[in-house]
Amino acid sequence: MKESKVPTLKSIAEKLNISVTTVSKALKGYSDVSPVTRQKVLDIAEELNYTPNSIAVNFRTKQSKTIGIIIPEVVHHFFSSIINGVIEEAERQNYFVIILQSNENKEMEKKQVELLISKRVDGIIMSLSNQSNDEDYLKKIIDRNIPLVLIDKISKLIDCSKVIIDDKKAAFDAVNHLINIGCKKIAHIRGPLNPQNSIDRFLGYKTALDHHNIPFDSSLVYPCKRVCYEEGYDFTKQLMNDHPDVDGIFAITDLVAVGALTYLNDQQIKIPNQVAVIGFSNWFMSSVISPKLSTIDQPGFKMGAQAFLLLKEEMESMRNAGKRVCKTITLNTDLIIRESTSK
Amino acid sequence: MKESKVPTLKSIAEKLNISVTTVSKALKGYSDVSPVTRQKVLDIAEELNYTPNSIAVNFRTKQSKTIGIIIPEVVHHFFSSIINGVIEEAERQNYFVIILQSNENKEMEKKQVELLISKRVDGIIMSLSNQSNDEDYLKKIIDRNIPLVLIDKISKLIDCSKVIIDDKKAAFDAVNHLINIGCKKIAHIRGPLNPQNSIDRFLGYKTALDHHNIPFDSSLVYPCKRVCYEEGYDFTKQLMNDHPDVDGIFAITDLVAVGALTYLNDQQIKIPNQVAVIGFSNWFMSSVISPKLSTIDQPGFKMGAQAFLLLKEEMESMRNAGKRVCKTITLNTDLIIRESTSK
DNA sequence: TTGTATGCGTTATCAC
DNA sequence: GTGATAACGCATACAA
Repeated sequence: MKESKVPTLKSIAEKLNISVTTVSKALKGYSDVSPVTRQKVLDIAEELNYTPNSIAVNFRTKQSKTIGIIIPEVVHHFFSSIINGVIEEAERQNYFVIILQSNENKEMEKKQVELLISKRVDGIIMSLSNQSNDEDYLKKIIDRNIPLVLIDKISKLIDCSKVIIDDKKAAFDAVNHLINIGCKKIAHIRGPLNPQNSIDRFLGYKTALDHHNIPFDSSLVYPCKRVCYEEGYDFTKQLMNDHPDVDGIFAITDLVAVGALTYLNDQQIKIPNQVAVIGFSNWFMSSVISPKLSTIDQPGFKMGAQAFLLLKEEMESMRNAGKRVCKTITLNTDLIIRESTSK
Repeated sequence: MKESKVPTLKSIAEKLNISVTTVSKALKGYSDVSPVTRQKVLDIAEELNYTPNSIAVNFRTKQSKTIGIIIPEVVHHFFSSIINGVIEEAERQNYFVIILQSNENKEMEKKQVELLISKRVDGIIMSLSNQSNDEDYLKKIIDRNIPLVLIDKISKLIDCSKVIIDDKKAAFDAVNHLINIGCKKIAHIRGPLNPQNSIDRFLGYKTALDHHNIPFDSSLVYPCKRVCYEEGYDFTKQLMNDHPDVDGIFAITDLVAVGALTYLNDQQIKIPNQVAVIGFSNWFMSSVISPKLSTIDQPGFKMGAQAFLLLKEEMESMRNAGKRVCKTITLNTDLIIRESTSK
């Protein structure tokens, strides 16, 4: 009874004894097909539940209407916000989004790039793993003329479009705020040495100190490897031992800051009176933890949406002019003041 | 200088003055090609940086090696864990994953299904929106013989493979635990009326009361619409007004439970001594909030990985035997006891 | 207004 | 061992 075969233009054509071309044109609303024929085609298509085989269309048109995004990990508020932004905007423009994770692993990232190239996606959005900067496989994307947009975790050495925030300024704002509420000795639990935004946040920290003539003390800087809750906890413990008189902490990200808060809470150290803490990213947790965490709001969703729009521009420019756009969009961040810095 | 054209079998063949067939065979390691020829092909392929055009391959083999997953929203710890599991397992098996969101909207979900069907994905994994159950568009997936696996938010009315937890039992465990620590009057901030797991958790709540001969009081049940932090906060406020003597709260999910905790904290109501609170899902936040939230651990990652494996089984069964597997896998949940229920 | 022919890149069949 | 040929489903240039 049930027609198990998937309907194609051909099966419609055969049913009506007309050519595949006419069916194709009718379905696409071309003007050079008679209203009568068109209606017949439409009816049969409806009846057969026809949907175009998009693989064939992709093959024919050389566009997959699919983009790939490679990020360190989906299970992370900031990255999933980015993904959300990308998907929403992509959807609006009829693009599909394939998600690949690098798990902060350079080899994995390389493999993912190869996969996407082979998959012939129309473009790629990437947030680099902490291990990578100007690796060969990134250059390969460029060489292949595949539209590329880097987002948040970028490399300054790769010439392509980028969507970023001003990490240095944002970090400056955070530390400046700590100083303004009276902190004199501020520690920085920083990220790994390689990633650009980790570097920039560190520079922002340093600049803010400079700005207020507070001498920089490298022993107050603790570098995370995995940038996790535990490191926030452990480094704070170490910090409070090394420098019992510290009165402010700027953490590379909220997760680390929450680890810091937890240690301070455990030790009954008063926040913010004895030690003020500020994080970075503004993920949901920050607003419900006790004390509520001050932080820098990083517009993940918006960054994702912008990245897609920029990628689309790249794709069009590449098709039409055969060259890249290479624009960098810097989105604003906001200082969010909550209990952990409200003296 | 740079070869702007993407290398194909043909370009390799031309360079070597051999046939496309031979190139194809050589690249795929067929035995009926001489070692010499093979090496030459391999060398040129390497030199040209050849990667097979997978769109063409998909077209030819009628497999896209791509699956689609439709979930309510990515920016949610549980769902992103599921995605993580799906992606990791898919990657291991050389599949790509396209992610689509329904935003808890039935119309959107329907549209996403149509898109995936048209995209000719090899299979679909879905976590249903709160609005849907046995909608036509789900049946359409079945009718089209597209492998389908429902995960977590399922419909009992659709006959396909499923990956779930035993929501009723898990909820029973949670409420049973509240009773065991001495709670006599337990409220339930439940989910919407439609979703199966919201129903099952409610039933688990009721069964646990029954089990201990505690009369069920429907006025102690508050139904969320959006299942968010604010609802947790507001319903708890309402609850404490309606029933000042309540001593336990079972919330449909951690997010709601955290809203409840916040209200109780704000009102200086002692947790757990005056009111004990337990959530559901065990997302990261629960373990760092104050007081630390007791909850039910829901293995999102594992569910996602299982869902992919089951989908693969479906895909193979469909190809080989032309029929579905329709297996239901129920994963274990764990009761996580933390401060919010440690009297 | 309709239809014919061609090709996209790959793979499978079958002949040489 | 090798290669010519067809086929997958669709879109387009062009012919009728």
